[in-house]
Amino acid sequence: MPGHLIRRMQQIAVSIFADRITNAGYDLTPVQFACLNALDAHSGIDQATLAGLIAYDRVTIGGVVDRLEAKGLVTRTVNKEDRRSRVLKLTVAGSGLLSDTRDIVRQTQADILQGLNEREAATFIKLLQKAVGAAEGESRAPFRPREQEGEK
Amino acid sequence: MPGHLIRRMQQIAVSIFADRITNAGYDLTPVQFACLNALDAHSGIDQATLAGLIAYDRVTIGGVVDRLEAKGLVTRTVNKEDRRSRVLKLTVAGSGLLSDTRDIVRQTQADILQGLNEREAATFIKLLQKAVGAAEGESRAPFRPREQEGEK
DNA sequence: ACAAATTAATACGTATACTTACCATACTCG
DNA sequence: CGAGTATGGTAAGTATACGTATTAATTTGT
Repeated sequence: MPGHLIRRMQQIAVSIFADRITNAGYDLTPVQFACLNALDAHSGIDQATLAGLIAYDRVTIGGVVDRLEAKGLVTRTVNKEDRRSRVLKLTVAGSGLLSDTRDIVRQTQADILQGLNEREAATFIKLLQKAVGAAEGESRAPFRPREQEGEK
Repeated sequence: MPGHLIRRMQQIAVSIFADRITNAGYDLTPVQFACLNALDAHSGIDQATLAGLIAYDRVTIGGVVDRLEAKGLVTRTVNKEDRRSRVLKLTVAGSGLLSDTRDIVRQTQADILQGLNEREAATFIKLLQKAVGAAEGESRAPFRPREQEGEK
């Protein structure tokens, strides 16, 4: 059952991530890391854009940003051009934590596929990309690259 | 980033499952289906065994069983041989719902991999199994087959 | 220009998914 | 047989992850 295996794989990936991060003395979840990473690359975006970039639900990201803000990793200020939206920026602490944990997360990615050799891992990732790309539209929270109007 | 892709895949799988089940007029989550399915094959097991069979945390399954019981799909009675544990059994309604939804779920599995042809899907599933099997030990809630003492 | 539609956030609710802690019961071994 | 340990279940807490609904602000269409 692919569905079951995918869930297991995700479960294992999250578990490995938590282990490695905790053992290194940090406190960060996968989504939180993804947010910091996206904000590093796209400073000043709002929550909806952030959610689209990492393919999450807007409501979920609202909660994640709450926690990042509470931890002092991110600032959230009202956008003067569009007062509905909030401008998100990494703080110095957020930026520092990101660069401190980047290598750990990179290693995590390898550990997830520890059972596959290089060729297999490459094949697996290629098929994963293909499958995700094809079923993109079925997701409730599709990936939305920037600078593009949402079709559909 | 494999971790990110795996999360997306899982997200898409859950979304497709919810769509298909809702459109068919049912109300069931993936975990709930997995529980019904496992109880159909192993009637009378307790919650910890059920959790081990589908590789979930004991606490999580406790909550899932709460909801299944509330919906009248499962009965939970104290085991007379071991009063710590609860014997789980499908009700007629639970058994009926399971057989009503089995085909839908089967179709769901195919839809998840709609972007892959048959050969690719087979390869993907094989690699997925291999990767999951190898990283099994890293999971917080490892798969525990029945009739076997848990090593580690 | 002004009502209608859209959009960003948030509030509230449900369901995972896990941690730690605790209680009750069962097991084990000296 | 009784202390120590292990196990099943639950409680409380945190963090996703989503749906629906509401509010505030902007954009659109006529």
